[in-house]
Amino acid sequence: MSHLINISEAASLALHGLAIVAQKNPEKVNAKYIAEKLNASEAHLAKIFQRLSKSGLIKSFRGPTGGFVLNKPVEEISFLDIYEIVESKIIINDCPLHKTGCPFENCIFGDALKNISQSIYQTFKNIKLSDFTE
Amino acid sequence: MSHLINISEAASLALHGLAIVAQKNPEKVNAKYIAEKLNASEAHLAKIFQRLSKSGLIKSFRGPTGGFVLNKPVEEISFLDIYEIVESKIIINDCPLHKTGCPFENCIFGDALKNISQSIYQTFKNIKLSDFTE
DNA sequence: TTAATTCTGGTACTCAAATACCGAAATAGG
DNA sequence: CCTATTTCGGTATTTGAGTACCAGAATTAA
Repeated sequence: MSHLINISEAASLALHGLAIVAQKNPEKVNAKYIAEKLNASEAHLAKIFQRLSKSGLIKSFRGPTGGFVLNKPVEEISFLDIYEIVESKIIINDCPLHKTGCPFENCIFGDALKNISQSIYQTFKNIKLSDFTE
Repeated sequence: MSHLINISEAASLALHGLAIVAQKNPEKVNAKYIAEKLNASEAHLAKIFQRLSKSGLIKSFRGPTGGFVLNKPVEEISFLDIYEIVESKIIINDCPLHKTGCPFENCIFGDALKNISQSIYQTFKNIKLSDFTE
């Protein structure tokens, strides 16, 4: 079974987790709470939020009453931002044979991959945390 | 680095390899030749063509002068056919959290994933081996 | 200052996909 | 037949993502 679109569970967890943080905004929300809500492993989720925090998308606070809060307005955080942090940089034009001297002068996929990638890119950009705060 | 679209090297090799077979049609083409053309490992490519053969998309012949030939007209073999054989079945609507009781009543991705998937599906369907002959 | 709580960051483990290997079976030609 | 060639199919290895673990640092409250 294969997904056509490449979204790791980590990226999805990040989006869902941040949606919860956005809903509680400006309260702090800790990793344990989010993990429980999402039926996810706390260790795993903590790791993901660590990266989000390091990137500056959220702020973190240690100690009792600690947790995470958004570091930007909800309208300014898109799934694209999250995706790029969690999955590292995005490749837009990506025939897997591009590297190893492909014998076809014109890429066999034509513009198809680039076009789709761009459409995915736009779609991800249009999904914002503000969509979930109602 | 992350690809937005999920195309394994195997699926890409299959398409490129079959394009070569299509160009030589109705000659037989052997794995070694294809692998060399594509700068790919022969062992790997052979494995992929084995699956294509088992699925009936191509016919195989052993022994000296052996090789592979298409088993259908070039217009009737699409990248979607190839993709489905190599990657196994496709998932169209696919939030990775779908399985584990997601707390959001309405999928947080809305229709976005389904729409994109469907567009990828159509694109793959429109890429045909006949695009690479002549 | 003490204890409890929470994030941090490094590391280790797990698992499946991707890839590679190799002996066996089939075929063509001499 | 015999040999070289080529696919077949089972299996082994590699790789990377996903996941788990744990000791350490920061913070709060008592």
